[in-house]
Amino acid sequence: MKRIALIDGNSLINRAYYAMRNPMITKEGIYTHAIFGFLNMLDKIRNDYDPEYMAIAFDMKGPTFRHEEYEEYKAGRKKMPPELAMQIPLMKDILDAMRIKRLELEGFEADDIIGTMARSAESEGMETYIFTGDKDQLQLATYTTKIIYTKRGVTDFDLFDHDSFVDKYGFTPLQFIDFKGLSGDPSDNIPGIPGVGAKTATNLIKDFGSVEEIIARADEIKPAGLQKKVSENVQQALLSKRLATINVNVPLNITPAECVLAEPDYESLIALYKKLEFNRFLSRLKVSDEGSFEIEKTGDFTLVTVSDDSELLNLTIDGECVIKVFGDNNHLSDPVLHGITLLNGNTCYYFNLQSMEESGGFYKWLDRQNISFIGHDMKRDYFMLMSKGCERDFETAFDTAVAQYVLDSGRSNYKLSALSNEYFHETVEEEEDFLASNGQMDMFTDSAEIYSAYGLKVCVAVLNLATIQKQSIVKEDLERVLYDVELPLIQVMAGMEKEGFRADKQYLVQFGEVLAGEVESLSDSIQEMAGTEFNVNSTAQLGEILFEKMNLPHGKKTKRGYSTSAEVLEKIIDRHPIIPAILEYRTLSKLKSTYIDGMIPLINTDDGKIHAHFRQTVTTTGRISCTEPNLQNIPVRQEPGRKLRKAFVPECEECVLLSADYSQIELRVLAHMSGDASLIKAFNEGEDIHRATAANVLGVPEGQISIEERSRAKAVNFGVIYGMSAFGLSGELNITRQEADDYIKAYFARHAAVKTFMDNSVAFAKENGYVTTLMGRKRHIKELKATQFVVRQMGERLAMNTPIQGSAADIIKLAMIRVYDALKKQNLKSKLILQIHDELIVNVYPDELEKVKKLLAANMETAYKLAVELKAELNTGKNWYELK
DNA sequence: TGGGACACGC
DNA sequence: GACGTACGTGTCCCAC
Repeated sequence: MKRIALIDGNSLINRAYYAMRNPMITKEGIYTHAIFGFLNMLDKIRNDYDPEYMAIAFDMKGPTFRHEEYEEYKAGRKKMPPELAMQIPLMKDILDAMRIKRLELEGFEADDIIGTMARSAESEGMETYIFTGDKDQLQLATYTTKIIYTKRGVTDFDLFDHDSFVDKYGFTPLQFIDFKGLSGDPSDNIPGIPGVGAKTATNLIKDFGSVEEIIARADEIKPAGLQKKVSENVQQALLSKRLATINVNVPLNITPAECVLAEPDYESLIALYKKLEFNRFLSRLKVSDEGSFEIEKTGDFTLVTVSDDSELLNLTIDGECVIKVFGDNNHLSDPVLHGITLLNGNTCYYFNLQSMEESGGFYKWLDRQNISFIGHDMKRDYFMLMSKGCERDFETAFDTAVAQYVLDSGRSNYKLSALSNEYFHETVEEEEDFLASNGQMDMFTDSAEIYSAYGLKVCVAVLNLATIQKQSIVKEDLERVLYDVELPLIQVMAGMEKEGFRADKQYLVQFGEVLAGEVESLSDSIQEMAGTEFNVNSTAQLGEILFEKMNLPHGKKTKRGYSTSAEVLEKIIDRHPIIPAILEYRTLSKLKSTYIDGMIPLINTDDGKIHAHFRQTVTTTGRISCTEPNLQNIPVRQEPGRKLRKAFVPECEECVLLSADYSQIELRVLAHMSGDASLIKAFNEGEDIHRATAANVLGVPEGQISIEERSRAKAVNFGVIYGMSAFGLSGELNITRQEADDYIKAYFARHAAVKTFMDNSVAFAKENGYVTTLMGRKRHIKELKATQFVVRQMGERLAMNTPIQGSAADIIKLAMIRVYDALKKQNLKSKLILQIHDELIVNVYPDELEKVKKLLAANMETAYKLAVELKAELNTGKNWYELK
């Protein structure tokens, strides 16, 4: 029997929209989750029912014949949310590309079209399946027409044919319209008979059969009250029944036989999937031409387990290898490694490190192999191998986490499990979950078998992912930033993590004790001054005490109560001695909790160093971030906090720390990218850039610039980088908006090229949806497509700031790679240990100091050729505090 | 558990 | 005319 699937498009896409918990938005800002859910339903329908024919019906916008009869039809129905409405035209484009027949007709609803098609399919002897989330269509169920009614979500549904309908409701599908005639339907605003609900309606139908029969024999209706209700609402009942009746005689100019499924229009479909970022659907198209997303490797691998050092003697591996290292990646003590998978060609090796010699023969063997690596988040693997003594150059052929970051720096999850799901609809367990689910396995007997199978799975997923990502990288013009910056950087960051920063735990503990005393006595005196006991850490309690109980003037800022930020408190610092006490309490307790108590447990118990984690896939602009602990925000501006830096010391007694700061790198990047002549000139003549800016804007010689004028110019220079407005600047400088506005105008008059550059950045971003940096890094800015003014404004600032901040990030990353390579090539013991956005810190061995100074400055200053020179300022010291 | 408020860095 | 400086991490509180 031929089978046709008739689908209620509006109803199912609506269900899909609400079933997806989280919206999906493309880099361009298009909402796609309803389409995504709908396509999944469509897939499921095809898989489960395998129909030969298919048609999808849609409602049209205008009024239908039902509105002509009853103006109030569907009145009061909630408007479709715009995030859903915008997806419907795209959905229709996809159906057209799939060559699935799409049916819509002015004056009729999808119900009527489906009803008409169902009847005519039935008469042609087809087995008919109707897919809908609209109960009304249950009336169409017969012995050969079945209704798949979707309930919540996408997979939960009921199937009705004539008999199962009767079982459930106690009357026939056709009597469903009588049922609605009596009980009405609030969602369509069909009145029915007031006071008659589902129960009464069912009983009446069982007794009489139809609305007409009920009316004709109204005198037989049992409770007198009900009889009255029916008699008084005869016309309304008949109207309701007519409204609920699906019209099965719609003038369609298509027959079921014409709805035969055909090959899709692949070209259009690929274009649409790409636009909507439906990688998973793309990969399933399995077309062999340009858009070749066929999964290359699926099976046929030889698994080889190496469990003894002697087996390494005759083993050589050459070329690209997918790598997966199993271990705890623990930065708090020496890491323990369980095993390592290397997938090379068709052979998948599992090295069972637990059964191999502790002397580390494996690592020496690995150092000798001529391999480049492919993996997912390889910094983790490299860190573990380096910690175990590997000294080789870790050449990275591809990293699927980092590649995804380069493709879209805006996402928050780069896990292999997530990417595999998105790209292939294929589940790969995270290592964490894999370990948890194999928690009780005996590591020495059966671990190898379990690990090797899982390792292969991971490596195959990485390989498949890499195949697709490589094409996207080329198409999106991201080769430079990926292959010249991010991939070579991986081993540099792993090296910094492995090296770590030696910490003086004694010093921290003592400092902590001093702070604890001060914090406690401040807390006591604050509560004494307040005249009540309370938690000084609670901004809610503090606000109430300061601004209500003590009646101090509160700042304007109030969102959820009063703001108690330092900015607000400083304005009333002279009003009461409690205020300076609170400010000092905040400073000291911050130091204690975050930097002392938070830091001490992060000192590695085996080597006494802090091995922070550097993260390469976090920031949207291309900067590196740092956690556990964050060594990029150790206090420096205020003296008490700055003292913390005395706890950070070189690796050995004789060693020193060497730091190099890029001087004004962002302003130099701005000078270069904008080509602004006066900025370039100021930098090339070695002037104080803020003083020069002040002189230029005010039109007076530099010698006459006051401290105040210089500091204003400095604020403007930073403001320009951040895309700041007159309002922001006036707040920053405590001047009026008008003055700030005048200053900005004067600035742009003198730096017209900067103005043009900013305008161009915004225009480019609006046109293309992204901005780029010097190395071709992209940041997609969907904020520019937002409907809210505030968000769009934010988008404009992002468009102005990101090329500058991101290019500066590119440059220091290039410098890091060069410095790392130079140190390695010259066999120096000195190592890069920290990066703080525009600054590098190196642990230097005494006999290498002069060499390293030169090498560091030279490599940083020539990392990228700009229209202005890059300058690195060096400092040395016996601890971090002294690097100033 | 997660968001807000706050404070630290560039 | 809205609203109003980029990018992060960690700690604490408090509502859910």
